[in-house]
Amino acid sequence: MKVAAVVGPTASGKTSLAVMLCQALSGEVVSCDSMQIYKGMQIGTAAPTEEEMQGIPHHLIGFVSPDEEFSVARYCELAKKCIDGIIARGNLPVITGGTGLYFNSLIDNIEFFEEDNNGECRAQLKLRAQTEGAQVLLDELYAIDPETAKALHVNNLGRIIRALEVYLLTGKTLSETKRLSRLKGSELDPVIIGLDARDRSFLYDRINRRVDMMLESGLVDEAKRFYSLYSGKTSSQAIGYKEFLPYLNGEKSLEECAEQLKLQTRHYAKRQLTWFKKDERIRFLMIDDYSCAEELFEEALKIIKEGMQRADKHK
RNA sequence: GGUGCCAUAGCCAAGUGGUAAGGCAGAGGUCUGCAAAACCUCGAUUCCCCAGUUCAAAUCUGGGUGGCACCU
Repeated sequence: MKVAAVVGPTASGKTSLAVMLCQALSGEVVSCDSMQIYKGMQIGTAAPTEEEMQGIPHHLIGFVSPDEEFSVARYCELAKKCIDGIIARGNLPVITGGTGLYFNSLIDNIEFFEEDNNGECRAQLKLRAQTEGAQVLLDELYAIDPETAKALHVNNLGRIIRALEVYLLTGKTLSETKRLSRLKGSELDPVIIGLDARDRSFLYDRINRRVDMMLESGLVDEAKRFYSLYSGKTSSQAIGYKEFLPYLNGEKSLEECAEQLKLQTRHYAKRQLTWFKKDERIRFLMIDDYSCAEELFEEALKIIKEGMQRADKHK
């Protein structure tokens, strides 16, 4: 199945490029963003507005309540359904977003096996970590799954616990589970456009400016509303909300919090780039090489058309 | 013009005779059920400059330069 994709760091211009591509190729956007899925977080997550969507159908945006738990597994399940639907409609799915884990899991068709996980196992492991220390758990993991243990640092407690949990819950080690999860292979044949900047500060400037715009659009009110309704859930990890807590509690000025938000967003963009850069299937376009959005779009369109033809020949 | 204080990485900063802590920023990286999360790695051949004392100087002495404060 032929699909197009636009990935890259936050504020690189994925949204507008994806919409233009959809207009040219009769496409529909399948969002690949772990935070834009939530309702009521439009400003902070920079979810596309009606106006930005330009009438192009967008899927998997703003449909989950922020107090609901969510996961990669669920994302993949939903995204695959969306893609099937779009193809059935004769349109081109354009997977767009910056959540690397979700993206790769979808594109590579990672299989997530049933787990009757009620959280009890994890809670116990957490308790043990507190009383016995992370090193004990890591040593334990070495005994059952050295491959995974070797790659983990003691400080990365969350992952140590998860690896142990997988084994306790399923009887299979995490490394074995990973192998099994790739057995199916992917039926998706993607042409992936990656957005990056030749000059990192070019991207960072865009981020800083976008945060200022978010503030003008009422981000603080959105954050206030968010915290009056939800707490401690997956959604509260989103950048753009927790940074205003010190301000809402009267501990810091709005300016200081805004600076912090910019900084966190820059760090996030860097992590996103680290994730995408290693994927050799991605065709990167440097946004600072183009003088306008149309120019960038033309180049991306060319690459996708070429990629589509190549995909045809394979069949 | 005089007196005092200060000068260490892009920024903040410890060190006051024994061979340059730490934090922030920045860069690079890891990633399979919370991922906008979590985690890892990396910056001074040298402490404003010059001379001196000493086995040894960012540390002591003298001079210079720059900044700050006060006085005139």
